[in-house]
Amino acid sequence: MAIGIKVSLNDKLYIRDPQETTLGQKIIKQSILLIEEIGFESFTFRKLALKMESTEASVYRYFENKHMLLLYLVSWYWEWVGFLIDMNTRNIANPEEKLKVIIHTLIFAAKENPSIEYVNESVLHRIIISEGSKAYHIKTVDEENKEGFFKNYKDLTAKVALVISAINKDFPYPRTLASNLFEMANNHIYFAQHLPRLTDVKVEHEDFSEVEKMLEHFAFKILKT
Amino acid sequence: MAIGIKVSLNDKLYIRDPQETTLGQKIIKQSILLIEEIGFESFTFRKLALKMESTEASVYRYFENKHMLLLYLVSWYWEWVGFLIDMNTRNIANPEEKLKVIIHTLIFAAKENPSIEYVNESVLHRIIISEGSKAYHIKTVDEENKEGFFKNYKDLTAKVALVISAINKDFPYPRTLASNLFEMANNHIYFAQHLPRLTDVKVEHEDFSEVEKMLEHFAFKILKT
DNA sequence: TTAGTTTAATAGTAATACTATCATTAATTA
DNA sequence: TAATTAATGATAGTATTACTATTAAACTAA
Repeated sequence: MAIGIKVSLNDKLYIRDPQETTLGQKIIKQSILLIEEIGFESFTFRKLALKMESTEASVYRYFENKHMLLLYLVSWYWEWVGFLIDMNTRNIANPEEKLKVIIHTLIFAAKENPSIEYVNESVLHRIIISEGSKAYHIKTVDEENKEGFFKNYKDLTAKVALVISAINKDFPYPRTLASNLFEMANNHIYFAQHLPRLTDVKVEHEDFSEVEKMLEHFAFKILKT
Repeated sequence: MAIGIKVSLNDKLYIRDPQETTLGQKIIKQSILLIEEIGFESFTFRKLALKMESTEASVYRYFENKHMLLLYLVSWYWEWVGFLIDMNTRNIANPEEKLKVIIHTLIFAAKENPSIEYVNESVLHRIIISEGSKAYHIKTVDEENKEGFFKNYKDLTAKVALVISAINKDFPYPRTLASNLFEMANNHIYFAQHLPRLTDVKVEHEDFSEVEKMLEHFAFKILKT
């Protein structure tokens, strides 16, 4: 990822690279807003085109279908979080400290300085929370995995798993804990906002600090030797 | 839940109670098979009717739409797991032992003696694993929550949270841990089968014992005083 | 036996998920 | 500068989806 310029993503995610043209950037920008507004199920390329003042056919020149667009957004998000984690943990030697920064970044990614004009990171974060898991809960997951569509997420998991193993080299489930931290981060924000009886944390006015505290508690308790 | 007879579910989930008629039971039975076969996105009432040798209109007399049918199946599943947990933990006083049985039940629910002829619990389990989270990741989650559509899941979480608190009364996140155990159980079976780099457990030929071991490790490590 | 209920059969509509064609405009190159 | 190519817009069209409505047949309960 070259900041301010271009996030590098699997080029099979799209038909034409949306980052390279004004129309492509408009598709990214407006689809984020529209998915957040009406939800992924109701979202269609026709409605997107209408909102963008373009045409359905033009959108189809960039993405095969709305599922590929979601995959693109999800990949973009995790690539960006990975980039932020690299930035924020640079020069931190202590792995405990590193994991804390990772958790903080995970939760507050959307509040970091926005890097790219046509991506509203804060809204994108909300989409990842509520629609993100639909990207891989699909019948074609195996073929898509073979194409490398989930590479960003898996690489990020591996990266965090390394830090976890550095904290406790005998811990038998580093990847499990890593991916679980990602899932919990998003799930418990969602639960706090919509199904509060499924969690103990509170989220008010986009204040996720209780979620951060909870994740730290879980992670460090589990890694205690 | 009265075994062999009828699972009691929120009656707003359906238009007509599918458990009460042969056609209704056929809808449940065949929809489980068809969703597993083609995935929830491709599943339509038309295809279901075709498979059942009935008509689209008849299916619509039982369920408003396919989302409500999924909600019904998910509720049925969690109600059934809750019932099994009650059965299996009866007469166990020790809360640690209880939690172990809960974890075991969670993972191996589908292997228990099937209770109802028209529900293939094993296939239903696979649907819950791959499609279950779509039941609550929807734009209308708040209204549906108000209608009580997620009550089974929330009640089950509360039930397990009680056991967790009995093990360690100072643990600040009993509900979080409970719901996380449910989510992890399903997620890591799915990961092991489709995205193995996101987990450390292996699942081969429907043998979930590594997942069980992993959940026990997580739960008891976290609850250690 | 008849009245009421349930299902099947059929038809129809608006929206979705695309694909195709062609004209216009913008950008590139000869 | 003209010629070529590429990107977009405009329009149209198709198969499928997600329903709703109507009527007739079958079955069921009083």
